[in-house]
Amino acid sequence: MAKSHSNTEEKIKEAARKLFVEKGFSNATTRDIAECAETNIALVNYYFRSKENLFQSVFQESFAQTFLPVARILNDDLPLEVKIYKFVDNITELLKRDPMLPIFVLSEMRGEHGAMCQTMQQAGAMEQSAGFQQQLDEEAAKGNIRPVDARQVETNLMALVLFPFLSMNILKMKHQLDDETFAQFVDERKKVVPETILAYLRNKG
Amino acid sequence: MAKSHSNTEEKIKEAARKLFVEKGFSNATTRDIAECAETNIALVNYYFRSKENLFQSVFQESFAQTFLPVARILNDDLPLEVKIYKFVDNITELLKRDPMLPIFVLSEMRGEHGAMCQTMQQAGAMEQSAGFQQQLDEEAAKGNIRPVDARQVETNLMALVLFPFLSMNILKMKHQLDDETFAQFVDERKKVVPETILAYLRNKG
DNA sequence: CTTAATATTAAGCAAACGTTTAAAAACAAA
DNA sequence: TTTGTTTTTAAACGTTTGCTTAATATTAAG
Repeated sequence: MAKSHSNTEEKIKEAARKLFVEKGFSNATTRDIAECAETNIALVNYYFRSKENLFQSVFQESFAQTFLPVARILNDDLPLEVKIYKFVDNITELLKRDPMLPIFVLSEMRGEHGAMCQTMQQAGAMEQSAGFQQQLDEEAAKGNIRPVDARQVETNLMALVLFPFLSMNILKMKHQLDDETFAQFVDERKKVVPETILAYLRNKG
Repeated sequence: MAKSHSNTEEKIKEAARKLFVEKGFSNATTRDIAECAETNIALVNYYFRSKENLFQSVFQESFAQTFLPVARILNDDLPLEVKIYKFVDNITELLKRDPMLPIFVLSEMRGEHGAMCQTMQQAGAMEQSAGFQQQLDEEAAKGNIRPVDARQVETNLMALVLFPFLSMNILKMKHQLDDETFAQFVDERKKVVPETILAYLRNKG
């Protein structure tokens, strides 16, 4: 028997990941992927049974390594302020390496029953935010912050961190940013975003 | 000469708008659009010369009527607090009517030179936020708020309002919301978002 | 009615799509 | 080498894509 993970199979996966994220599921063709992996079309369907199957394979794996670790930070056992700074910093650095990840995920989730739904659910990305809500309740009981809905705070955090990457092209156009100044803009938000979240929490009414 | 805007041409435009927003440019086929408009494929290319041309026509128009009016609110001559509440309220109501607009725009802007770039630029959506920056500077000089970068504040505002719609499907899954409770969640943000923005501005830290 | 412009239709084009086939090449174990 | 399995290739399959053609209706004016 040959080695279970041939070099070709891995090259196809990498090419698929790159092109799916870059152009979306339907705009990345099997021929694109084969060419990018320096093989031919038949091999894509030899190792993976279909384009759909390749898509699932690639991203179930890709997501367990990227989004999930940072998504869990909100349920970690850390002081509130530390947690928020860590969350923002970690996601920001992740996205600076992979800026098209957010627009890719949200694009594929379009149409109610997108291919990513199952993937995300079985990857455990849909955990309730009970732990985070409890921490916010405790802080509110201590009078450190106002009583808040954790879902709203969580939404705010994700929004403030992800949106600059989601709208990267528009931001670059509107404010005439190149890659360097965009990275600068995003780095500034490592302060702006936590301060925004904390200012809201500490503003007692 | 026949009337310049036949009923058929208008039906095609409406069908195209609906399907482009719903499924994106490349996932909405000419046959889809023709069927939805209750005509045939040839007529789509008779009135508009190509699918690309139809796309541009439809959305140049659609955007001048939706996004631009609310985008200009930030440059209106209004007190800061009033302006922010008005901005959030107007965009939120707009998006409750057209929830897929944000994900559509950002999806089509993927790939650096998406079809929307020219459209947005010639629609004037790329105006600099000089007026808003000046207002923030004046308020800071008066000591009402801290000195801030208007681009960051603008980004925060857009992020907090648009993101719930961008991630609508994920939010619904994660928190088990139906259409009604999602609308409720979004309505709560008409208070949460302005309070978040203002808490940051007024926090002189 | 005649005529010419406009609107609509059914049919078909070439190209690109995801996928399959059948044969060749490479490889490992006997 | 022989045998059997795995990997790779070139070619083609049937569909769907955006778009065009050529013929037919419809309309309005002279």
